[in-house]
Amino acid sequence: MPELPEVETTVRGINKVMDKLSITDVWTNYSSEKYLGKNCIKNPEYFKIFKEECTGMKFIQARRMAKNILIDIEGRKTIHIHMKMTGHILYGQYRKTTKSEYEKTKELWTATNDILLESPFNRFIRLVFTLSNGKHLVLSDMRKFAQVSLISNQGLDGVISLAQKLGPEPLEKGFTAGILKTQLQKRSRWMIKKALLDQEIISGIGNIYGDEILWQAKISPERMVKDVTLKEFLLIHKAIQDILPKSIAMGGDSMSDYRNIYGEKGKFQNFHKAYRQTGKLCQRKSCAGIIKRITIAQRSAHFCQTCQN
DNA sequence: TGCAGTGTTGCTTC
DNA sequence: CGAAGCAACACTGC
Repeated sequence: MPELPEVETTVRGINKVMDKLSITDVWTNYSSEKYLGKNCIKNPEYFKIFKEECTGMKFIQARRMAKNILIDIEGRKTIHIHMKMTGHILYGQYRKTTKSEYEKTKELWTATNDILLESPFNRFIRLVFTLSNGKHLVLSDMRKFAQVSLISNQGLDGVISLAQKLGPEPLEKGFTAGILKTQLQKRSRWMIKKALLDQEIISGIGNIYGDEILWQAKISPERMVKDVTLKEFLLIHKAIQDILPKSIAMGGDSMSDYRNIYGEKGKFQNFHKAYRQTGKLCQRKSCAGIIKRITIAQRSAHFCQTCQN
């Protein structure tokens, strides 16, 4: 479930390995009737165009916008990837494999650079870019929710229309507590947890970081935004500034499927205070509370009923 | 065995 | 218009 720190880690990885390389081929096994007529590579007609436009193009740079990966290539084009739930990008060496070899090494699909592309059991690799150094950049995506498309007129049109639907970037310099307050108050009658996850309000926060931020700020996820005090907006702002960079420094959160481009896990999942800690003792000093799990807007929310009010 | 849970986003329904 | 719920999909765990 890549959120801001996971997407940021991925983008940094892509920039590291893709420097000076070109895309020499593109392959996919995504295909869905549900996506016919949409600008998504799951539509085979669209993929044909996508492949033509990418092939032979030099990599320029990768960027992160909220939870989106943007890969600028030659020809004023930008590859747009949203990893949704289980998507992650891997970089490595393609090699063919047999069933028996796969059985011996099946852990490798996320554990090493060896990408077991042609095994009938490796059902998770959906998209492969062959690169000019003979290696590959691939998208692994168990649940097939990820979306990939091509944006024309790099930096204009499409990218701008994407950006217009997104709230401010919480790690950019201009993101003050005042801006956080103004943004959140656009959803004044919502519970704070729901508002924090709204990408139009703030970019990049998902369920894990939403719970962790509210735990640090000592605010209940059920609190209405209109009842959050100025002091508390400052605490939320501080928690965002602490937690997101801390997770980036740990290489992101691999509680679920997320891996970096080398297939390695991040470490943030080892430091959760609230997310998926149901039944555990609250880790705050002199708080004897137990972490509870409730449902807010059809999503799980984890918090300490004792110290988060 | 069967079904709820997992979380992102956009679409449909009321 | 806004809130609620579902769909896209596959796997895990109780």
